[in-house]
Amino acid sequence: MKEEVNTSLPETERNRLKHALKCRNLRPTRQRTCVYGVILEKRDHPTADDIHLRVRKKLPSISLATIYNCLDTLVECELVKQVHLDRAPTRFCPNRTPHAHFHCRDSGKVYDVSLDDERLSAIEQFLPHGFTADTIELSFLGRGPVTNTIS
Amino acid sequence: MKEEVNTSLPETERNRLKHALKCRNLRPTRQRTCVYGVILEKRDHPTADDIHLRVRKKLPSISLATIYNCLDTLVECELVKQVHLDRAPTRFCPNRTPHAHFHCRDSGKVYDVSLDDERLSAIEQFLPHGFTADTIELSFLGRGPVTNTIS
DNA sequence: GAACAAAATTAGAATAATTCTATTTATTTC
DNA sequence: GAAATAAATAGAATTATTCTAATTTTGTTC
Ligand SMILES: [Mn+2]
Ligand SMILES: [Mn+2]
Ligand SMILES: [Zn+2]
Ligand SMILES: [Zn+2]
Repeated sequence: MKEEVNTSLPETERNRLKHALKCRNLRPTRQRTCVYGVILEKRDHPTADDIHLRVRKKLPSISLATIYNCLDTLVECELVKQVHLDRAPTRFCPNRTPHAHFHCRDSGKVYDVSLDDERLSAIEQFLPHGFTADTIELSFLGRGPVTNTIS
Repeated sequence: MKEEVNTSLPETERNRLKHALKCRNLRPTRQRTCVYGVILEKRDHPTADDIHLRVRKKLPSISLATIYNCLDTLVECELVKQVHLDRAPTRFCPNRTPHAHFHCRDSGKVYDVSLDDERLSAIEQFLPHGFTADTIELSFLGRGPVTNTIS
């Protein structure tokens, strides 16, 4: 199949993807490009299943297993992060800057909480001698700001 | 059934369990007592399945669903914490003091990293105005101290 | 630039983690 | 101490994730 599908991924991000994949001897397939595009488009920390539903609008025959494969590749390329909250399915996030997550009990929404270098190194200090971490996952569970909903 | 089964739960912990359950109008059943005992006995952050295997030595007919029910009750009573790492099954921890987790890539072991009040409130400061968290989950992924293994 | 080999990608089927619901067991009330 | 009510239980079902065999793509040789 050689047909071109518009996966509507902006130039910068398309190049970022191509480069990251090339570094690892992997190819920018339509599926990977489309999955990355969808994650960038609506940054609501979707699950693999959410992403599947969205990608199917562009690539109707793609399977959920392929979504997982693409996501794993994007995580490996450090373009996407995984977010593990409760016993719920894993969520995915394209924010590559260091950040924590806030999960609102009321709305279910997940917010990014930025972590500058100072905060990040403060956290690293918590580790006892001999331990080195390459990944830090910090998440909050609570109530977000009150929104003006009708009672 | 009225037979007594030795669930070997020390007096202090048995009382803590009884009290926490009573506060919520719940009962210290043999199953709950045994699950709590097993979690306290070997603090290696076991999964529900690990706990099932251990509890079955005392209560051979207990089902995994009951293990989950008991664990959920213990979590509700704040006697046990859940630990969510990677896409792996949830682990359970009886350490009630504030702490983070370190997950070693090499050994797979999970260590507790203590968080004093100072550290804890430093983390809380990360939240923007309007957000309040009742639960903070912090986990590190990396390499633990080198152990003297052969080769 | 076709034929082949090797590598990479894909998706249906299988597995494993968790939850649901109907049943059983325990407690409270009369 | 029966009936009513509440709680606990476990087999069956669901859902999240992974596996494996098949397909597709790419690189090499002639
Ligand atoms: Mn999880
Ligand atoms: Mn899971
Ligand atoms: Zn995020
Ligand atoms: Zn712990």
